[in-house]
Amino acid sequence: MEIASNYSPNEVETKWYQYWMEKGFFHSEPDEREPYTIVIPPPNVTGVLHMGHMLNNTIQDILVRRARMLGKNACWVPGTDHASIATEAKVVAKLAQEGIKKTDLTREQFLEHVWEWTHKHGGIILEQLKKLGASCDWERTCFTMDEKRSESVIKVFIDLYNKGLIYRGVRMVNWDPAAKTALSDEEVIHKEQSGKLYYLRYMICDGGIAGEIAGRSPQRNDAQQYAVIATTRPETIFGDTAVCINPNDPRNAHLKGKKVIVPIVNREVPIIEDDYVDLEFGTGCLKVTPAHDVNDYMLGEKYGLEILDIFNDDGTLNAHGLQYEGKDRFEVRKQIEKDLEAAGLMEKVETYENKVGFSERTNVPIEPKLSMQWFLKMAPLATPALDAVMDDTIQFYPPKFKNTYRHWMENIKDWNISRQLWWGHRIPAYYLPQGGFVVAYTKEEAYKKALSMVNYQLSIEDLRQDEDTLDTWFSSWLWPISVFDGINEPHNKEIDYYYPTNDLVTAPEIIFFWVARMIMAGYEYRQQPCFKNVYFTGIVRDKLGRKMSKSLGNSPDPIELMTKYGADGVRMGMLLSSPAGNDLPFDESLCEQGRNFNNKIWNAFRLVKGWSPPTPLRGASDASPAEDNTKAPLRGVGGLQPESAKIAVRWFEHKLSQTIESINDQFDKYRISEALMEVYKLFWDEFSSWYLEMVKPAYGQPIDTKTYEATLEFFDALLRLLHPFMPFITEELWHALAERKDGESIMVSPAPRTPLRGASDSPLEGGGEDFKEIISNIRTVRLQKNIPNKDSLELQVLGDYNADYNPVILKMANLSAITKVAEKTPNAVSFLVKTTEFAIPLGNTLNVEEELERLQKELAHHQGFLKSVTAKLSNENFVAKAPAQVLELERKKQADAKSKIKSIEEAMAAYRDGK
RNA sequence: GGGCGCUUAGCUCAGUUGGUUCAGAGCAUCUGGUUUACACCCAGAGGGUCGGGGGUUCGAAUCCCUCAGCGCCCACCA
Repeated sequence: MEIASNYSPNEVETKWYQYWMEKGFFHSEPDEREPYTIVIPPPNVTGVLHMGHMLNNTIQDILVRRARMLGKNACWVPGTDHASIATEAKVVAKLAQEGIKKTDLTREQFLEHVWEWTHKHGGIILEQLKKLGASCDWERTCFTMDEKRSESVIKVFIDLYNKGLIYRGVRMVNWDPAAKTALSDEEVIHKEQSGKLYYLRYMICDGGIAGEIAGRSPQRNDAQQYAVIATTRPETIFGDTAVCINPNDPRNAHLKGKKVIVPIVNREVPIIEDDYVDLEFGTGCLKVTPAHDVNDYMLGEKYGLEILDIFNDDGTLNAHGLQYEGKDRFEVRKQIEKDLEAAGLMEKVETYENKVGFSERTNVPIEPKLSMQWFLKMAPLATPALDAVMDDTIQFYPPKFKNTYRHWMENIKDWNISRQLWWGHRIPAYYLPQGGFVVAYTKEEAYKKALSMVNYQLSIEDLRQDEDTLDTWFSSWLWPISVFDGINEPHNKEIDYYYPTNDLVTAPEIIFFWVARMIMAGYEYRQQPCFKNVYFTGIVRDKLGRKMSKSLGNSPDPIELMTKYGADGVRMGMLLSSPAGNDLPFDESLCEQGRNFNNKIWNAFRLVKGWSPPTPLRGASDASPAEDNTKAPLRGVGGLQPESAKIAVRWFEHKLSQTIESINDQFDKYRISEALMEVYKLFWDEFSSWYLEMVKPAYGQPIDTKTYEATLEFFDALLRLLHPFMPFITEELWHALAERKDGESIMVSPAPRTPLRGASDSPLEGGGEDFKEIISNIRTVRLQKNIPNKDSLELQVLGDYNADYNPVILKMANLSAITKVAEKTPNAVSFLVKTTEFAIPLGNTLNVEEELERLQKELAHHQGFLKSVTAKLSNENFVAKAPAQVLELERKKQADAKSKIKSIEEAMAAYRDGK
């Protein structure tokens, strides 16, 4: 019978999620309604839920639930990403723990391990999303490596190849020596590193042989005998094939036309001249290592230099590294420093700050490396994608990201799409035994094609498929299309209905990786934008402003949070103060605030329910929608509607309508936290603190039917307004509020619309919300004068006053009467609301000195204000130039100020007279 | 090195085209309060010369310049 005073969310949440699933509310099929579509940013298949996901998916769920309640056919497609490099790295690490090396396995064996891992850990994250309340259409769950998505990826590769947009070639790429794969530019993170700048001596070779010069140590101190070269990477000298100077550099004029000896290697290399070399930097003398530096590579091409690759794929030196062969690049750097020192070839070493590229996934320094890779030409794809964002066909929230996007698009480079990994979509290229390759969907097709190309005997076994897989993002970029199978079946019913999708909610970090490329794919394959709006969330940070990460261990466990505060509480915590594009400094206290709000709603319900028939819900755990109500006559309901309640109903109805419109407007602008804050204040302040107190019957008294019914209606509307933010508690209470049929749910009920109850009830005139201010003032007087709430007071009004709200004021402030008087009682304490003076007679208890002091302060304030307004109005320029409207306002301010001053002065005079 | 953005109460943030209600909200703080929905509560209060300086204007948190601090993105200076 008794309902617990604290809301306990856990069982409630499980119960309703199950109910929603059973009733199929999340599922969508194309129909005649307007579609509303979101595709989830697919999390890594073997990942676990972190705070970023919580924020991101809370927002998506709010948008989807709201759209559903607005009568749209809402479809939120969930799924996961195979995350090639991350997943492969995890599996390699796991195998290593078991003593298995990847290189000892065949491709097939390795993939078996990965699939096993994927099946074991895959989808955990989706289960976690259910805890959050995510209303995804789980029947549509996709995986970037499931059959249809894989088929789409390969088809797109072939199509782009046939269009001449995909090509293969040797380029300088970002090599990750830990993962042993190439990376795209976007996967490289540049970090400031404190390192060393080494000044090496390269002896000039004037006809003699290398050995001779190397042996003549005395001359090593003669500056004319060598070139000094500054480098941060002495371990790359094995790949040096030239030294470059600026032709206009007098410091190095003595080197022109000479050759120098690379230290340790004792290789003779030419001095070349190019104004690429910066005169300001270092010694103006640059070692050229074409295989291991992008700029050097360009110089190498320009001057026809030999390219010596000195590294193995794992970052150790190969045979070119001579005695250092097999050692790691960083170990060699240390060693070679000593060895050069010993040989007298190290001029000096300075500390030096420079930027080094790191692999986004394995966090090891990137090695620029020449290798054969597949590339996608981006320029042709970028044009429509850039326009769409710039002309707001696709809108960014917040719009500041348009700049970032444009800059990247305008400087776009070809995309390296091949990865030297096994976990992923294998490139459908087949090599012929005597050179050349064909691109085809299957090996059989490839064979057919190949036969027509060659004039030698060829069996299908002779074809060798490319070993590489495609970049993960090469499947993600098709996501909004591929989840509806729009690549394989471009005219199917689903893609025609759901595409373009409506909103994308994602992090700005992946604007290039993903957002930009999806837009390109959208135009390439649908000639349409893939979504209409992109909502960028911020980064979830801890109290110290650090990004939440596993390695720092500063991220709370989302599941624990939900157990502690309830999913609704955490959802609210995520949403408070996280406008689009702003980072969210997360603190558990935000969830606490969310939980407190849940409890507030719960208790408001308890109050209202207490007015109803004698079978209210029995508690969260066992409340069953069918049993909550009986047809018994209302207990405690009846009698005439008091005037105060009548006014309260009209007032709140107006307030509610206003807020609904304002919230709609906030949503239109994707200001979701603001929308939540408005509902929060509406429920807590306006509904609970004001409205419910206004209509609350005296203890033990019944409430009248009209007020009761209006209150239920308000409650129902409030719950529906709250539902997208807090789906569980609203469903629970919505069912407890009235009799519901099986299969009914707040999540498929309509969102509240205005006007709320027809046009008959217009807002009261009565000076807006002055009544609140009057009541507050009276409460302040009580507090200051130590008057208990139960002692009733009299209120005197001097001057203009609209009495519409009197019944409410009488009740809320516990007044015996409100009287219009020409002159207030002596010993009354007074206050001003707008320009009207109110007074409360206090009999002998008033401390006149204190009152005078208070009034004096107030008087000074208004006099100061009047002075500034008067000054403004006597400024001829202002009067001449300001618009009439503004002028009028200033005059009104002046008049009001004068009137207030007059009131205060009169009040003070009255006290003095009374004294 | 280039580009973009930010700086408003102790904290997190609103502040649309410069002009009523422009200096706001939530949280936190302080004071008082509990037999009658909720202490995960109620009532009330205090708190900011809108980063500094200069300018435009009758009028600037809002527009311009400048300085300082912070953040993000991009970039091949060894």
